[in-house]
Amino acid sequence: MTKRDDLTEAATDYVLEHGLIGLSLRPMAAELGTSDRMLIYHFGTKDELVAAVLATSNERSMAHITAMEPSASLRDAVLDLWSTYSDGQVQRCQLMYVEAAALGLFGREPYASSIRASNAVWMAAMAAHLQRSGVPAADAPRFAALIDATFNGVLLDRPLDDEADSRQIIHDLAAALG
Amino acid sequence: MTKRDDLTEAATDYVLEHGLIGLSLRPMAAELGTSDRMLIYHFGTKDELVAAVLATSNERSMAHITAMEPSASLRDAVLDLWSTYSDGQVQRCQLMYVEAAALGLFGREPYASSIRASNAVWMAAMAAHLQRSGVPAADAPRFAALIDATFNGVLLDRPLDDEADSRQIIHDLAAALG
DNA sequence: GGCTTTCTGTAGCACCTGCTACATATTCAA
DNA sequence: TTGAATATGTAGCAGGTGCTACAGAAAGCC
Repeated sequence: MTKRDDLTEAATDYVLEHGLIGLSLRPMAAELGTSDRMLIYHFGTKDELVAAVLATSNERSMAHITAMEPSASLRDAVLDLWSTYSDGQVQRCQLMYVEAAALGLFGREPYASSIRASNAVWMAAMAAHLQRSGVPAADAPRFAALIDATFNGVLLDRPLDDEADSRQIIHDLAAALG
Repeated sequence: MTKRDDLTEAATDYVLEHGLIGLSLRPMAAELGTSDRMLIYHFGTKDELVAAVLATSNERSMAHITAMEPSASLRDAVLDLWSTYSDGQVQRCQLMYVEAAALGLFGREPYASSIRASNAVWMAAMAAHLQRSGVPAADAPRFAALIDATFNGVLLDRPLDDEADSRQIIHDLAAALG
């Protein structure tokens, strides 16, 4: 475990707590017990740091989704996926994904590229879970795309809804699909 | 039409083109043929300017959705709403909404408040269209919430998908609901 | 005309941004 | 023990940020 790896983990924790938009090296470095100087030394560039953080966050949430037990039906799969997705740790990672996606909307780098990479594996993992849960292989990717879009949309309005609203939306989606 | 109103319209156009995240007064003022000095003079604060821009953008997209003809069914309503939503001008407004929502994820102002206001009227308008299209009044708000979440989620990954992917998701949603 | 109110240009402040130059410490290999 | 590579502290640069102080122009009102 190199020093850079340690810093990446710590930086990821910091960003998950404070948000990605408007991230600044000096305050983060101070909380990590270092200096901006050292962050640049280890990562070369803020963009590389951000890319590393995004990759780490993605690995963390991937670990949760790949560890899921198969669900009993498509309907249950939606609800189970939402359980995983909206669980504390994973949800923070997804919040970071949403922020990165917003930053990438106009093509900003390194956000756009990182998002592209994350999304590919994430969607594949969701589709795999659907397939494990009995969804035909031909339908799994399409349903995964729909479910993922809805999940992200719900998260985007998270400060607006109370949790009951979110659950209602997910429930309706599950009912419509199942 | 006061000078401030003119500036608000022009600023809205600028933000719709250049994005909200990372917006800076000086470059915008230059393109509007003014100075940061004058923007602050007319709006008092960058935050007030942003709030005005967000309100204007919201009015513009609202105009489109309230002008829609009723759809023939829930299924058609989803597709028609998506047509409106993904049309050039409205889509840019919704992109701005997504950026503002991302900025508001951690409670930043004035984004969080603006989003709250926009979302309320927008959801009501969607629900109203569903109702006009024959959806029972009891179901309209719930479906509107689901549809809105999915639309926003699709937009969030817009740089990833080609348009065919987006259409597939919307089509699947329409099929599931209808 | 004078006078007040609305507007606008110039300059600059204080602070923050990512990043760097330079010198120093620490570590480890020969 | 020497020498090279790795790591780190101090200070600072150049450029950006929102915002302001001050002075002057323009425009309406009496």
